[in-house]
Amino acid sequence: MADEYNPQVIEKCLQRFWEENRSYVVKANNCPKYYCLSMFPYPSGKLHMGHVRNYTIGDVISRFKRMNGFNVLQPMGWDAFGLPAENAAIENNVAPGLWTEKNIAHMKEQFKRLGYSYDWDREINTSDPKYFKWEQWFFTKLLEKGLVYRKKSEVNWDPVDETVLANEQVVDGKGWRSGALIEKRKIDQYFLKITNYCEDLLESLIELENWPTQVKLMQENWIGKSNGVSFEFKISESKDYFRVFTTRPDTIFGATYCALAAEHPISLKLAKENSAIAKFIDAQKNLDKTAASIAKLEKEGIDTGLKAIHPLTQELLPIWIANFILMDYGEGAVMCVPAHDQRDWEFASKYGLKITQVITQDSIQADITMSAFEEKGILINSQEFNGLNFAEAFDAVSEILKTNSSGKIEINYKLRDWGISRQRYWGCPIPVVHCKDCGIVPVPESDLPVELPKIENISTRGLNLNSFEDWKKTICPKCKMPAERETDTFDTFFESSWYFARFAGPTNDGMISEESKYWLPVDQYIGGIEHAILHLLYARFFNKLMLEEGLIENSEPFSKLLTQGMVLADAYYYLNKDGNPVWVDRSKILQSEAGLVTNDGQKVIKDGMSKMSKSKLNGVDPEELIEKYGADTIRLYTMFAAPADQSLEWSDTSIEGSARFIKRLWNLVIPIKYKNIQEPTELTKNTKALRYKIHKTLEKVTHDINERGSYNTPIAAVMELINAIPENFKSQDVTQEEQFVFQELIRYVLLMLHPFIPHVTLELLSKFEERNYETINISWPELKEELLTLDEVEIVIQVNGKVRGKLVCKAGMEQREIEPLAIEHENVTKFVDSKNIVKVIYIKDKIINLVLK
RNA sequence: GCCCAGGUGGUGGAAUUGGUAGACACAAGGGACUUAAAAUCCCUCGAAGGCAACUUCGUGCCGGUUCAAGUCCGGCUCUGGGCACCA
Repeated sequence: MADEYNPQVIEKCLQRFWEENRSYVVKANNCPKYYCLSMFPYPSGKLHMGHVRNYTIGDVISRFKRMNGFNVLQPMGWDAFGLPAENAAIENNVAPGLWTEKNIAHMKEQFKRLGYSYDWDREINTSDPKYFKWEQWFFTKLLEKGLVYRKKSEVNWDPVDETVLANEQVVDGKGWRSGALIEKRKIDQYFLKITNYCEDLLESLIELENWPTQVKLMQENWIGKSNGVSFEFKISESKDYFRVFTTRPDTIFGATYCALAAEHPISLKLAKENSAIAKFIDAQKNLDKTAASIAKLEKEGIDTGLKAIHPLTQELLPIWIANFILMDYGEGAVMCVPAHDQRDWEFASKYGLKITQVITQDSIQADITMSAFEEKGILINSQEFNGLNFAEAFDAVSEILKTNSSGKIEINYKLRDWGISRQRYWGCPIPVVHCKDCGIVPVPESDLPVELPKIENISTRGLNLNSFEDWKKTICPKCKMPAERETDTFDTFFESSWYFARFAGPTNDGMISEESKYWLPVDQYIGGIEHAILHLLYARFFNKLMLEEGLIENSEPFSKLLTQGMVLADAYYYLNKDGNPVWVDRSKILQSEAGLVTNDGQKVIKDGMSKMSKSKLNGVDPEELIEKYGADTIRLYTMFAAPADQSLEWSDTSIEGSARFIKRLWNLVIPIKYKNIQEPTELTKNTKALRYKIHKTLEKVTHDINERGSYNTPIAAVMELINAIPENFKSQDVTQEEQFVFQELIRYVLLMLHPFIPHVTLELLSKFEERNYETINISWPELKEELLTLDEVEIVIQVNGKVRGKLVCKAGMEQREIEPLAIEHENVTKFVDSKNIVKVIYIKDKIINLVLK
């Protein structure tokens, strides 16, 4: 009975061994380093499958690199500030800090039970003043450098709860808790000048050879560089003018109207005199300003009655105010060319504005009565510019605009400055003091960190620092007169923008220690694809700021990136009295005769696959799976079920297969003992073929992990290798030579699987070799190149591209040798008369294709 | 709406550079062992015809390039992620 597979016992045993030996605590040394980092989690309470997937990938890579002789740093910590802690505080009347601490303790326990090889000595908790002190310090540096400014910016204001809401907390324009109609308020907020770094962030994307192209593309499009011209439109019968920006000056003769943003100064001025315009602008105010909803908005506008003078034709163009023009991008005003811009076309069609075609192309028929023709082409209806192409027209038109309309060639970026202020309690306080006389004064280093006030009463109104009157009162660091603290906290992306550097060099004497220069940059970063833009862009930006400050030496933070796909699961909800969806935990759903219902009988509707999330309650609890199968099974399953970079649609059923595989492996290895048999000088055909397969598998597994970032295929390859073990090997009747190959196979299998299922493989190696854990050699097995060639190969015979037969012959044959054999093949002769062959294509040792007339 | 992915058997997936589609698993069905069940082991498993050898069709849809297309090109469609205060 002692030899039965019992994951609970062996996993606990090994985890204790690793902890007592401090196996994964690392220091800088002379070995080649490898810094493997998985995005740290928000401590929401317990791990979900998305975490398990993310962290198992990281652990597989870390263990693999360790086996290959690298000094591997794999740290872990907690992105501890955030909204859920405040929600929990309100719901359960518990301080956000305590709630977070409890979650961290529980999740850390779960991490250990999964057997992840972390250096816990470097653990980071972003809500710890020892951590955020340095980000406050760094902020004051940025303030001194002029990289921070204040600007009025809109927030969602809940008038009932008297609090600012995050976009996520606004559902259909109403507060999620109060149900009150949300107002837009403009308040002073801090911004970081990330736009100063547009070009830098864009250019260094090229350095990132080991980033997925899709992520680089997304970032490139997000930064959104475009070349264009900005110029003035004079308003007829007025001294006023406005500037527009366009990337298509070649279409200027097609401009038939202009459009202004609702917040454009001219719009606001007109609103004072014209009640219809005032009403229109007012109606835009409380609209949802997210990019997605603006894009989906029904295009609406109002004619101002003003006319703009076309700078080239002197024609008078109507000026409209339109809801799809953004004040933040370009000049907040545009020239509209409905024939060649779909958005302008739709607006013009709706309001009966003129549409003039000025671009044409030989190859594509443009029908501007159906939609805009957005391709570039040759100019028509454009006076002396007729016949020019895009590039020629761009230069010619902008040259004229330069002289007659204050035109400027401009580069525009879609990227906007990073708004870092949050009106929240559970965040890092912005280290600034407001003084009547001195204005905004940064808190000096000696007074840092600015800690959060201890919380006493939790109001259901939401939390923010503004209500802590005593805490707010302070002394101005400059003039020593009474002053007030800033009550905004940082966006939580602030903490996660530099933690990777802190892991590499934790210290109490500064932001990052010298040790970081050994570890940085991160060699492998792993995290969800949902972070492809924001987090990764902010971290890259921060890295550049830290580089300028002389804190680090590397220009990019993450050399290699793996964006793991999401773990999706079915989400379920029921409709409450008001017809709003209420999400239901999957574990609380029963199958009844009437379909799916909740515990208390509510009829449940299936929403389909979506991201596992707290809000939709569609997470799967890994802890239950650990109890049932052990950590190795879950690790194996999450790695085997889908390619790491693609989404994994969760299903409860197929994990059984992984459990069974490990059990089979156990039962295979336990009866045999390592006997240290010498390598025979000559092998028979069958054992030679098996040895070929062992080393071919090793080659594939190494390549897949190292080069391809593919973790499901190595597992399949090892399974195949195990399936190839001849039946007689497991009996007593085995030759010396067979024993040698068998013991090699077992060793290689266990070592190749070790990164994936570390507990059971180490236990089996220790039993197999009769050694204790300390003395087992777990170096990555040696690849013997000389075993990777075959004497015989199988060649596929095709006729007109269709498989008609196969030939086994010696490797390396030439076309003239193989061709007659192929034609004479029993099944091929039915299709081929040698006179009919017009062409033969031969790929050596692989395929021969006979092409017929 | 815009940007980025993905779509292959009943299911998850494999096919790495254009060269044998369905590896490896899950589920299902059949069998062995057992008094019985569980566990384990063995067999079958894209569709149609033959019921063997083999043939035809088949990788979301329509079209193209090629001796050869899941893979490349053009056009669609559906699903997922992101869209700046969820992290």
